[in-house]
Amino acid sequence: MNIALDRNISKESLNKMIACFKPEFKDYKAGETIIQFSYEIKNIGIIIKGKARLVGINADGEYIITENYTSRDVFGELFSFPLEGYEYYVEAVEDCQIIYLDYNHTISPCDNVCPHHSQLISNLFYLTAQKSQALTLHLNILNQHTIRKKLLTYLQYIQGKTGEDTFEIPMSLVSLAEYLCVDRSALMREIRLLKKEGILESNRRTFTFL
Amino acid sequence: MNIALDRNISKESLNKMIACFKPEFKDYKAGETIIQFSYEIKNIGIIIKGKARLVGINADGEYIITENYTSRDVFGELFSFPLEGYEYYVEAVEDCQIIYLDYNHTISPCDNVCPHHSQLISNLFYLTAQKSQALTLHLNILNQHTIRKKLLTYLQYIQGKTGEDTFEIPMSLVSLAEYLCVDRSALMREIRLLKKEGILESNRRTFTFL
DNA sequence: TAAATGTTGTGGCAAATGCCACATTTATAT
DNA sequence: ATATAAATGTGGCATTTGCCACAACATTTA
Repeated sequence: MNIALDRNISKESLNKMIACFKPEFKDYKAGETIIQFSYEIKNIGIIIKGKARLVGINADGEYIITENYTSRDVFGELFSFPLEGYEYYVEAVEDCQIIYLDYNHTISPCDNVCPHHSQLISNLFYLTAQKSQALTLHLNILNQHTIRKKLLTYLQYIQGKTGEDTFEIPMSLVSLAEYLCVDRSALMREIRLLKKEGILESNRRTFTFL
Repeated sequence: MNIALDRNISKESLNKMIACFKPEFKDYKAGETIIQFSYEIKNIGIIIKGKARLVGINADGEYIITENYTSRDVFGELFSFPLEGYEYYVEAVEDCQIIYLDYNHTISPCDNVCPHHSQLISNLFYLTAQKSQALTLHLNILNQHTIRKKLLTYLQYIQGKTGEDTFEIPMSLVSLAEYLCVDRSALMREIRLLKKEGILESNRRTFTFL
Protein backbone atom coordinates (compact mmCIF):
# COMPACT_ATOMS: atom_id res chain seq x y z
CA MET A 1 0.00 0.00 0.00
CA ASN A 2 1.13 3.55 -0.46
CA ILE A 3 2.29 6.15 2.00
CA ALA A 4 -1.08 7.84 2.25
CA LEU A 5 -3.04 4.76 3.05
CA ASP A 6 -0.51 3.16 5.34
CA ARG A 7 0.20 6.11 7.63
CA ASN A 8 1.09 4.74 11.05
CA ILE A 9 0.92 1.15 9.96
CA SER A 10 3.93 -1.13 10.32
CA LYS A 11 4.97 -3.75 7.83
CA GLU A 12 3.74 -6.72 9.86
CA SER A 13 0.44 -4.96 10.46
CA LEU A 14 0.23 -4.30 6.77
CA ASN A 15 0.43 -7.97 5.94
CA LYS A 16 -2.29 -8.78 8.43
CA MET A 17 -4.42 -6.04 6.97
CA ILE A 18 -4.01 -7.37 3.49
CA ALA A 19 -5.11 -10.76 4.73
CA CYS A 20 -8.04 -9.13 6.44
CA PHE A 21 -9.31 -6.78 3.75
CA LYS A 22 -8.20 -8.63 0.64
CA PRO A 23 -7.66 -5.44 -1.32
CA GLU A 24 -7.22 -5.88 -5.06
CA PHE A 25 -4.21 -4.32 -6.73
CA LYS A 26 -4.54 -3.62 -10.45
CA ASP A 27 -2.47 -2.04 -13.19
CA TYR A 28 -3.78 -0.20 -16.22
CA LYS A 29 -2.17 1.14 -19.37
CA ALA A 30 -2.79 4.72 -20.50
CA GLY A 31 -6.08 4.94 -22.38
CA GLU A 32 -7.62 1.84 -20.82
CA THR A 33 -11.03 1.96 -19.20
CA ILE A 34 -10.56 1.32 -15.51
CA ILE A 35 -14.08 0.90 -14.29
CA GLN A 36 -17.62 1.73 -15.24
CA PHE A 37 -19.85 3.23 -12.56
CA SER A 38 -22.85 1.23 -11.48
CA TYR A 39 -25.69 1.97 -9.12
CA GLU A 40 -25.22 -1.31 -7.28
CA ILE A 41 -21.60 -1.92 -6.47
CA LYS A 42 -19.71 0.30 -4.12
CA ASN A 43 -16.08 0.02 -5.00
CA ILE A 44 -13.58 2.29 -3.35
CA GLY A 45 -10.68 2.97 -5.69
CA ILE A 46 -7.44 4.59 -4.60
CA ILE A 47 -4.87 5.80 -7.11
CA ILE A 48 -1.40 4.64 -6.10
CA LYS A 49 0.44 5.83 -9.18
CA GLY A 50 -0.46 7.55 -12.44
CA LYS A 51 -3.34 9.72 -13.59
CA ALA A 52 -6.92 8.92 -14.42
CA ARG A 53 -10.18 10.75 -15.00
CA LEU A 54 -13.88 10.26 -14.63
CA VAL A 55 -15.85 11.00 -17.80
CA GLY A 56 -19.56 10.94 -18.43
CA ILE A 57 -21.37 10.54 -21.75
CA ASN A 58 -25.08 11.10 -22.30
CA ALA A 59 -27.37 9.72 -25.00
CA ASP A 60 -26.54 12.59 -27.39
CA GLY A 61 -22.86 11.70 -27.23
CA GLU A 62 -22.05 14.87 -25.34
CA TYR A 63 -19.40 14.13 -22.82
CA ILE A 64 -18.29 15.87 -19.70
CA ILE A 65 -15.08 15.43 -17.80
CA THR A 66 -16.08 15.46 -14.23
CA GLU A 67 -12.95 14.72 -12.24
CA ASN A 68 -9.25 14.27 -12.64
CA TYR A 69 -7.38 11.90 -10.35
CA THR A 70 -3.74 11.66 -9.31
CA SER A 71 -1.98 9.57 -6.72
CA ARG A 72 -3.70 9.48 -3.31
CA ASP A 73 -7.07 10.33 -4.81
CA VAL A 74 -10.05 8.19 -3.96
CA PHE A 75 -12.87 7.52 -6.38
CA GLY A 76 -16.00 5.45 -6.75
CA GLU A 77 -19.77 5.57 -6.76
CA LEU A 78 -19.71 6.36 -3.07
CA PHE A 79 -18.08 9.73 -3.70
CA SER A 80 -19.50 10.85 -7.04
CA PHE A 81 -23.16 10.34 -7.59
CA PRO A 82 -23.86 9.83 -11.29
CA LEU A 83 -26.18 12.27 -13.00
CA GLU A 84 -29.35 10.89 -14.51
CA GLY A 85 -28.92 10.02 -18.18
CA TYR A 86 -25.14 9.79 -18.21
CA GLU A 87 -22.86 6.77 -18.47
CA TYR A 88 -19.80 7.13 -16.28
CA TYR A 89 -16.47 5.49 -16.47
CA VAL A 90 -12.96 6.03 -15.19
CA GLU A 91 -10.19 5.88 -17.75
CA ALA A 92 -6.42 5.88 -17.36
CA VAL A 93 -4.74 9.04 -18.67
CA GLU A 94 -1.30 7.68 -17.81
CA ASP A 95 -0.31 4.17 -16.76
CA CYS A 96 -1.97 3.58 -13.42
CA GLN A 97 -1.73 1.42 -10.34
CA ILE A 98 -4.89 1.20 -8.29
CA ILE A 99 -6.12 -0.44 -5.09
CA TYR A 100 -9.72 -1.49 -4.75
CA LEU A 101 -11.53 -2.00 -1.49
CA ASP A 102 -15.08 -3.22 -1.16
CA TYR A 103 -17.11 -0.71 0.82
CA ASN A 104 -19.27 -3.17 2.71
CA HIS A 105 -16.33 -5.33 3.70
CA THR A 106 -14.24 -2.36 4.70
CA ILE A 107 -16.91 -0.73 6.77
CA SER A 108 -18.38 -3.73 8.59
CA PRO A 109 -16.88 -4.71 11.96
CA CYS A 110 -13.97 -7.09 11.67
CA ASP A 111 -14.34 -10.73 12.79
CA ASN A 112 -10.76 -10.91 13.95
CA VAL A 113 -10.07 -8.40 16.68
CA CYS A 114 -8.27 -6.26 14.15
CA PRO A 115 -6.65 -3.05 15.37
CA HIS A 116 -5.65 -2.20 11.82
CA HIS A 117 -9.21 -1.90 10.73
CA SER A 118 -9.71 1.31 12.61
CA GLN A 119 -6.46 2.69 11.23
CA LEU A 120 -7.38 1.86 7.65
CA ILE A 121 -10.77 3.51 7.92
CA SER A 122 -9.30 6.54 9.59
CA ASN A 123 -6.80 6.86 6.73
CA LEU A 124 -9.61 6.45 4.25
CA PHE A 125 -11.51 9.15 6.10
CA TYR A 126 -8.52 11.44 5.79
CA LEU A 127 -8.21 10.86 2.05
CA THR A 128 -11.91 11.57 1.62
CA ALA A 129 -11.65 14.78 3.62
CA GLN A 130 -8.82 15.87 1.33
CA LYS A 131 -10.95 15.10 -1.69
CA SER A 132 -13.65 17.28 -0.20
CA GLN A 133 -11.12 20.09 0.23
CA ALA A 134 -10.16 19.93 -3.42
CA LEU A 135 -13.80 19.93 -4.53
CA THR A 136 -14.59 22.87 -2.28
CA LEU A 137 -11.69 24.83 -3.70
CA HIS A 138 -12.90 24.15 -7.21
CA LEU A 139 -16.43 25.21 -6.30
CA ASN A 140 -15.20 28.41 -4.72
CA ILE A 141 -13.37 29.25 -7.91
CA LEU A 142 -16.35 28.49 -10.13
CA ASN A 143 -18.52 30.62 -7.84
CA GLN A 144 -16.54 33.67 -8.91
CA HIS A 145 -18.64 35.48 -11.48
CA THR A 146 -16.04 36.68 -13.98
CA ILE A 147 -13.15 35.06 -15.81
CA ARG A 148 -10.81 37.56 -14.20
CA LYS A 149 -11.90 36.65 -10.68
CA LYS A 150 -11.80 32.93 -11.39
CA LEU A 151 -8.30 33.21 -12.77
CA LEU A 152 -6.99 35.46 -10.00
CA THR A 153 -8.54 33.27 -7.30
CA TYR A 154 -6.85 30.24 -8.78
CA LEU A 155 -3.50 31.96 -9.26
CA GLN A 156 -3.55 33.34 -5.72
CA TYR A 157 -4.23 29.87 -4.43
CA ILE A 158 -1.28 28.41 -6.34
CA GLN A 159 0.97 31.29 -5.35
CA GLY A 160 -0.03 30.87 -1.71
CA LYS A 161 0.90 27.19 -1.89
CA THR A 162 4.36 27.77 -3.35
CA GLY A 163 5.12 31.01 -1.50
CA GLU A 164 7.24 32.21 -4.43
CA ASP A 165 6.66 35.50 -6.26
CA THR A 166 7.08 33.74 -9.56
CA PHE A 167 5.33 30.43 -9.85
CA GLU A 168 4.29 27.85 -12.38
CA ILE A 169 0.82 26.39 -12.63
CA PRO A 170 0.68 22.59 -12.66
CA MET A 171 -1.33 22.27 -15.86
CA SER A 172 -1.51 23.60 -19.40
CA LEU A 173 -3.56 26.67 -20.22
CA VAL A 174 -5.88 24.39 -22.13
CA SER A 175 -6.54 22.40 -18.98
CA LEU A 176 -6.77 25.56 -16.92
CA ALA A 177 -9.56 26.88 -19.14
CA GLU A 178 -11.34 23.57 -18.65
CA TYR A 179 -10.83 23.72 -14.88
CA LEU A 180 -12.10 27.31 -14.69
CA CYS A 181 -14.93 26.33 -17.00
CA VAL A 182 -14.33 29.14 -19.47
CA ASP A 183 -13.46 29.42 -23.14
CA ARG A 184 -9.74 29.11 -23.75
CA SER A 185 -9.41 32.13 -26.05
CA ALA A 186 -11.40 34.21 -23.57
CA LEU A 187 -8.96 33.11 -20.88
CA MET A 188 -6.00 34.17 -23.04
CA ARG A 189 -7.65 37.54 -23.65
CA GLU A 190 -8.10 38.05 -19.91
CA ILE A 191 -4.45 37.19 -19.23
CA ARG A 192 -3.47 39.71 -21.92
CA LEU A 193 -5.60 42.40 -20.26
CA LEU A 194 -4.16 41.69 -16.80
CA LYS A 195 -0.69 42.06 -18.26
CA LYS A 196 -1.62 45.30 -20.03
CA GLU A 197 -3.03 46.67 -16.77
CA GLY A 198 0.21 45.81 -15.00
CA ILE A 199 -1.41 43.39 -12.57
CA LEU A 200 0.71 40.41 -13.50
CA GLU A 201 3.43 39.17 -15.78
CA SER A 202 3.33 35.82 -17.50
CA ASN A 203 4.88 33.55 -20.04
CA ARG A 204 3.08 30.33 -20.84
CA ARG A 205 2.55 28.57 -17.52
CA THR A 206 4.70 30.92 -15.48
CA PHE A 207 3.12 33.85 -13.64
CA THR A 208 4.30 36.73 -11.46
CA PHE A 209 2.12 39.13 -9.48
CA LEU A 210 3.23 42.77 -9.63
CA MET B 1 -25.95 11.67 18.75
CA ASN B 2 -28.12 11.56 15.67
CA ILE B 3 -29.22 8.72 13.46
CA ALA B 4 -26.49 9.30 10.89
CA LEU B 5 -23.64 9.25 13.30
CA ASP B 6 -24.88 6.45 15.46
CA ARG B 7 -25.70 3.90 12.78
CA ASN B 8 -25.17 0.45 14.26
CA ILE B 9 -24.33 1.76 17.70
CA SER B 10 -26.41 0.70 20.69
CA LYS B 11 -27.37 2.98 23.53
CA GLU B 12 -24.88 1.53 26.00
CA SER B 13 -22.13 1.78 23.42
CA LEU B 14 -23.14 5.33 22.79
CA ASN B 15 -22.57 6.29 26.41
CA LYS B 16 -19.16 4.69 26.40
CA MET B 17 -18.34 6.51 23.19
CA ILE B 18 -19.35 9.82 24.65
CA ALA B 19 -17.08 9.12 27.60
CA CYS B 20 -14.32 8.19 25.19
CA PHE B 21 -14.56 10.99 22.63
CA LYS B 22 -15.95 13.75 24.80
CA PRO B 23 -17.87 15.33 21.95
CA GLU B 24 -19.20 18.81 22.59
CA PHE B 25 -22.86 19.53 21.95
CA LYS B 26 -23.77 23.13 21.29
CA ASP B 27 -26.89 25.11 20.39
CA TYR B 28 -27.03 28.29 18.34
CA LYS B 29 -29.76 30.80 17.56
CA ALA B 30 -30.47 31.85 13.97
CA GLY B 31 -28.02 34.52 12.91
CA GLU B 32 -25.32 33.62 15.41
CA THR B 33 -21.76 32.99 14.32
CA ILE B 34 -20.99 29.36 14.97
CA ILE B 35 -17.29 29.16 14.37
CA GLN B 36 -14.51 31.01 12.63
CA PHE B 37 -12.12 28.98 10.51
CA SER B 38 -8.51 28.88 11.57
CA TYR B 39 -5.45 27.35 10.02
CA GLU B 40 -4.47 25.62 13.26
CA ILE B 41 -7.42 23.89 14.83
CA LYS B 42 -9.10 20.99 13.18
CA ASN B 43 -12.61 20.83 14.48
CA ILE B 44 -15.06 18.45 12.95
CA GLY B 45 -18.57 19.86 13.18
CA ILE B 46 -21.69 17.86 12.47
CA ILE B 47 -25.09 19.49 12.08
CA ILE B 48 -27.69 17.64 14.12
CA LYS B 49 -30.56 20.02 13.54
CA GLY B 50 -31.12 23.28 11.72
CA LYS B 51 -29.40 25.08 8.88
CA ALA B 52 -26.09 26.89 8.67
CA ARG B 53 -23.77 28.22 6.03
CA LEU B 54 -20.11 28.92 5.46
CA VAL B 55 -19.41 32.46 4.30
CA GLY B 56 -16.14 34.11 3.31
CA ILE B 57 -15.30 37.80 3.28
CA ASN B 58 -12.22 39.34 1.71
CA ALA B 59 -10.51 42.64 2.43
CA ASP B 60 -12.75 44.52 -0.03
CA GLY B 61 -15.83 43.41 1.87
CA GLU B 62 -16.93 41.15 -0.97
CA TYR B 63 -18.43 38.03 0.44
CA ILE B 64 -19.09 34.61 -0.98
CA ILE B 65 -21.37 31.91 0.29
CA THR B 66 -19.40 28.77 -0.18
CA GLU B 67 -21.52 26.07 1.38
CA ASN B 68 -24.92 25.51 2.85
CA TYR B 69 -25.36 22.93 5.60
CA THR B 70 -28.35 20.96 6.80
CA SER B 71 -28.67 18.10 9.24
CA ARG B 72 -26.11 15.30 8.77
CA ASP B 73 -23.66 17.61 7.06
CA VAL B 74 -20.08 17.74 8.27
CA PHE B 75 -17.99 20.87 8.20
CA GLY B 76 -14.64 22.19 9.33
CA GLU B 77 -11.20 23.23 8.16
CA LEU B 78 -10.45 19.61 7.36
CA PHE B 79 -13.05 19.60 4.57
CA SER B 80 -12.99 23.13 3.20
CA PHE B 81 -9.65 24.71 2.61
CA PRO B 82 -9.90 28.48 3.02
CA LEU B 83 -8.92 30.64 0.08
CA GLU B 84 -6.04 33.02 0.52
CA GLY B 85 -7.23 36.47 1.60
CA TYR B 86 -10.64 35.47 2.88
CA GLU B 87 -11.96 35.28 6.42
CA TYR B 88 -14.26 32.31 6.87
CA TYR B 89 -16.94 31.66 9.38
CA VAL B 90 -19.94 29.43 9.79
CA GLU B 91 -23.19 31.15 10.76
CA ALA B 92 -26.55 29.73 11.78
CA VAL B 93 -29.32 30.36 9.27
CA GLU B 94 -31.88 28.67 11.50
CA ASP B 95 -31.55 27.59 15.11
CA CYS B 96 -28.91 24.85 15.15
CA GLN B 97 -27.71 21.96 17.22
CA ILE B 98 -24.16 20.87 16.53
CA ILE B 99 -21.69 18.22 17.68
CA TYR B 100 -17.99 18.96 17.69
CA LEU B 101 -15.27 16.35 17.60
CA ASP B 102 -11.58 17.06 17.77
CA TYR B 103 -9.83 15.58 14.77
CA ASN B 104 -6.65 14.49 16.50
CA HIS B 105 -8.49 12.86 19.35
CA THR B 106 -10.94 11.16 17.05
CA ILE B 107 -8.34 9.82 14.69
CA SER B 108 -5.67 8.66 17.12
CA PRO B 109 -5.82 5.06 18.40
CA CYS B 110 -7.93 4.68 21.51
CA ASP B 111 -6.28 3.93 24.88
CA ASN B 112 -9.18 1.85 26.01
CA VAL B 113 -9.73 -1.10 23.74
CA CYS B 114 -12.69 0.67 22.22
CA PRO B 115 -14.72 -1.13 19.57
CA HIS B 116 -16.86 1.95 19.11
CA HIS B 117 -13.97 3.95 17.86
CA SER B 118 -13.86 2.12 14.58
CA GLN B 119 -17.61 2.47 14.19
CA LEU B 120 -17.55 6.21 14.81
CA ILE B 121 -14.83 6.79 12.27
CA SER B 122 -16.54 4.61 9.73
CA ASN B 123 -19.72 6.65 10.20
CA LEU B 124 -17.72 9.82 9.88
CA PHE B 125 -16.20 8.43 6.70
CA TYR B 126 -19.67 7.78 5.35
CA LEU B 127 -20.83 11.32 6.08
CA THR B 128 -17.75 12.70 4.39
CA ALA B 129 -18.33 10.54 1.33
CA GLN B 130 -21.85 11.91 1.13
CA LYS B 131 -20.52 15.42 1.35
CA SER B 132 -18.22 14.62 -1.52
CA GLN B 133 -21.21 13.35 -3.54
CA ALA B 134 -23.07 16.62 -3.01
CA LEU B 135 -20.03 18.68 -3.99
CA THR B 136 -19.48 16.58 -7.11
CA LEU B 137 -23.08 17.06 -8.15
CA HIS B 138 -22.76 20.80 -7.72
CA LEU B 139 -19.53 20.84 -9.73
CA ASN B 140 -21.10 18.83 -12.53
CA ILE B 141 -23.91 21.34 -12.74
CA LEU B 142 -21.57 24.34 -12.76
CA ASN B 143 -19.51 22.63 -15.46
CA GLN B 144 -22.44 22.96 -17.83
CA HIS B 145 -21.70 25.93 -20.07
CA THR B 146 -25.11 27.58 -20.43
CA ILE B 147 -27.85 28.61 -18.03
CA ARG B 148 -30.21 26.31 -19.87
CA LYS B 149 -27.99 23.26 -19.39
CA LYS B 150 -27.29 24.10 -15.76
CA LEU B 151 -30.98 24.45 -15.05
CA LEU B 152 -32.01 21.31 -16.94
CA THR B 153 -29.26 19.26 -15.33
CA TYR B 154 -30.43 20.35 -11.91
CA LEU B 155 -34.11 19.81 -12.66
CA GLN B 156 -33.45 16.35 -14.10
CA TYR B 157 -31.53 15.46 -10.97
CA ILE B 158 -34.40 16.58 -8.73
CA GLN B 159 -36.96 14.86 -10.92
CA GLY B 160 -34.90 11.67 -10.89
CA LYS B 161 -34.85 11.75 -7.09
CA THR B 162 -38.60 12.17 -6.68
CA GLY B 163 -39.64 10.03 -9.64
CA GLU B 164 -42.73 12.21 -10.16
CA ASP B 165 -43.59 13.96 -13.43
CA THR B 166 -44.43 17.11 -11.55
CA PHE B 167 -42.03 18.02 -8.81
CA GLU B 168 -41.08 20.87 -6.54
CA ILE B 169 -37.56 22.14 -6.06
CA PRO B 170 -36.41 22.38 -2.43
CA MET B 171 -35.38 26.04 -2.55
CA SER B 172 -36.55 29.41 -3.79
CA LEU B 173 -35.71 30.61 -7.29
CA VAL B 174 -33.48 33.20 -5.64
CA SER B 175 -31.46 30.44 -3.99
CA LEU B 176 -31.51 28.36 -7.16
CA ALA B 177 -29.90 31.20 -9.12
CA GLU B 178 -27.24 31.37 -6.43
CA TYR B 179 -26.69 27.61 -6.54
CA LEU B 180 -26.44 27.60 -10.34
CA CYS B 181 -24.20 30.64 -10.09
CA VAL B 182 -26.21 32.72 -12.56
CA ASP B 183 -28.10 35.98 -12.46
CA ARG B 184 -31.63 35.56 -11.16
CA SER B 185 -33.36 37.54 -13.90
CA ALA B 186 -31.37 35.62 -16.51
CA LEU B 187 -32.60 32.41 -14.90
CA MET B 188 -36.21 33.63 -15.06
CA ARG B 189 -35.74 34.50 -18.72
CA GLU B 190 -34.42 31.04 -19.45
CA ILE B 191 -37.38 29.41 -17.68
CA ARG B 192 -39.70 31.60 -19.77
CA LEU B 193 -37.97 30.46 -22.97
CA LEU B 194 -38.15 26.78 -22.00
CA LYS B 195 -41.88 27.21 -21.39
CA LYS B 196 -42.38 29.01 -24.71
CA GLU B 197 -40.52 26.19 -26.50
CA GLY B 198 -42.78 23.64 -24.86
CA ILE B 199 -39.97 21.87 -23.04
CA LEU B 200 -41.40 22.33 -19.57
CA GLU B 201 -44.22 23.82 -17.58
CA SER B 202 -43.71 25.65 -14.34
CA ASN B 203 -45.26 27.78 -11.67
CA ARG B 204 -42.98 29.19 -9.02
CA ARG B 205 -41.07 26.23 -7.56
CA THR B 206 -43.12 23.58 -9.30
CA PHE B 207 -41.94 22.10 -12.59
CA THR B 208 -43.18 19.56 -15.12
CA PHE B 209 -41.25 18.13 -18.08
CA LEU B 210 -43.27 17.80 -21.29
C1' DT C 1 -55.85 44.92 8.69
C1' DA C 2 -51.99 47.37 7.35
C1' DA C 3 -47.23 47.64 6.65
C1' DA C 4 -43.06 45.66 5.66
C1' DT C 5 -40.35 42.23 3.63
C1' DG C 6 -39.28 38.65 0.49
C1' DT C 7 -40.20 36.17 -3.87
C1' DT C 8 -41.54 35.86 -8.57
C1' DG C 9 -41.88 37.77 -13.04
C1' DT C 10 -40.73 41.11 -17.13
C1' DG C 11 -38.07 44.17 -20.32
C1' DG C 12 -34.18 47.11 -22.10
C1' DC C 13 -29.45 47.79 -22.61
C1' DA C 14 -24.45 47.26 -21.95
C1' DA C 15 -20.78 44.28 -21.08
C1' DA C 16 -18.68 39.86 -20.80
C1' DT C 17 -18.09 35.71 -22.86
C1' DG C 18 -18.12 32.16 -26.34
C1' DC C 19 -17.20 30.76 -30.97
C1' DC C 20 -14.38 30.54 -34.96
C1' DA C 21 -10.50 30.96 -37.92
C1' DC C 22 -5.73 31.39 -38.13
C1' DA C 23 -0.54 32.19 -36.96
C1' DT C 24 3.23 30.79 -34.18
C1' DT C 25 5.74 28.24 -31.08
C1' DT C 26 6.79 23.99 -28.50
C1' DA C 27 6.63 19.05 -27.71
C1' DT C 28 6.29 14.37 -29.42
C1' DA C 29 6.73 10.58 -32.53
C1' DT C 30 8.77 8.34 -36.53
C1' DA D 1 15.87 15.36 -38.92
C1' DT D 2 11.38 15.71 -40.19
C1' DA D 3 6.62 15.29 -39.82
C1' DT D 4 2.74 15.54 -36.78
C1' DA D 5 0.38 16.83 -33.04
C1' DA D 6 -0.43 19.81 -29.11
C1' DA D 7 -0.19 24.21 -26.81
C1' DT D 8 0.00 29.15 -26.95
C1' DG D 9 -1.41 33.50 -28.67
C1' DT D 10 -4.44 37.00 -31.38
C1' DG D 11 -8.56 39.29 -33.48
C1' DG D 12 -13.44 39.87 -35.13
C1' DC D 13 -18.12 39.09 -34.48
C1' DA D 14 -22.46 37.08 -32.61
C1' DT D 15 -24.73 35.67 -28.58
C1' DT D 16 -25.40 35.04 -23.95
C1' DT D 17 -25.45 36.79 -19.76
C1' DG D 18 -25.44 40.23 -16.17
C1' DC D 19 -27.15 44.46 -14.42
C1' DC D 20 -30.80 47.54 -13.32
C1' DA D 21 -35.33 49.25 -12.55
C1' DC D 22 -39.89 48.15 -11.70
C1' DA D 23 -44.51 45.64 -11.12
C1' DA D 24 -47.25 41.94 -9.12
C1' DC D 25 -47.87 38.76 -5.79
C1' DA D 26 -47.07 36.19 -1.38
C1' DT D 27 -45.72 35.81 3.29
C1' DT D 28 -44.58 37.46 7.69
C1' DT D 29 -44.88 40.93 11.36
C1' DA D 30 -46.93 44.54 13.98
